[in-house]
Amino acid sequence: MSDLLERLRGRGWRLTAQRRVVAEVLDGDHVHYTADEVHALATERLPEISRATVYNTLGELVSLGEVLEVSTDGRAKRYDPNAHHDHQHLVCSRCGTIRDVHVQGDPLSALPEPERYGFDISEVTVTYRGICPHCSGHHS
Amino acid sequence: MSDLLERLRGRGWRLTAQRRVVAEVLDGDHVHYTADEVHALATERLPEISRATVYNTLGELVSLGEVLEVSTDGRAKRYDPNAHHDHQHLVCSRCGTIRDVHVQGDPLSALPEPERYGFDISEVTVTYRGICPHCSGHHS
DNA sequence: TTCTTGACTTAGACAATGTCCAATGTAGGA
DNA sequence: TCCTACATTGGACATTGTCTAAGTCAAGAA
Repeated sequence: MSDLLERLRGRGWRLTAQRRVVAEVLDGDHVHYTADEVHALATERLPEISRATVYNTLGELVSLGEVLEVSTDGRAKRYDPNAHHDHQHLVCSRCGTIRDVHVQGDPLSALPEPERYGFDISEVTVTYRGICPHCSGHHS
Repeated sequence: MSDLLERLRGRGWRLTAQRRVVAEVLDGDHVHYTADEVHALATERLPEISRATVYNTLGELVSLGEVLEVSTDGRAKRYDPNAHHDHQHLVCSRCGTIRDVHVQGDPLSALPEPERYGFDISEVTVTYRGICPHCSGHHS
């Protein structure tokens, strides 16, 4: 994903300091941050960046297919930079962290034709929920 | 689900007019309402019911396992009264409506042991997304 | 290099959804 | 019927996200 900025410029993106910083934050650790977390990390590098710009930039990256938007609970959406590899998610019900996982087979094939009700299906997401080893090691 | 109120009373629920109305709204149509929609429908039958009570009651029904909480997008959560039959969801990306669907096989078996990272997995949700026949019939 | 311009950013108001609390009301047992 | 622990209420507050008007700047043109 290191050539992300090049790809974006090729698509007519105007390259600003703000966009570069947001892209770098996502490109760094391979974690699933919320918009607010991205904003906090971006602020460390570019103190005057605004919330609105972070939201705008994340939205653009999602539209361009460079980043996935994940909403596992009813809380803040998280942004997944691993958009170019097909994968699903494993979520800890206690601490909320997310891991990418890879399933066998195509989940779409598990839905029989009569169960599709005439929908034109374009996407399937599978989310596994449980307690992560770190949380289960703790009491309470 | 008509004996829902009986089951709840058996579990020590104090039966109030407000709780009865919320349960009846969910019990009626087999749709997936948001909390606000439940509140609107409950208000038709019991005008003085408050938002807080609707939220409380929905939360209790979820804790008791009588209703499922579904958050497909980053918007309002929806409440699914069909908690006693295993099923998955088919969501229209345009209008947001949800249909219950039944898949073949157990989605959990598609996740190999090494991909579980020591999690104690308790739940799998599969969500199919696409355009429903009604929306695809419309322009724009 | 400098100029120009339309795209980008900003701050803050606003919107949608959900949570919390102190005061008041009431279901159900004694 | 009376008590009281539990439930409800209204409204303040919190979180997350969206919108807009005004100012700023990247990148191509000259």
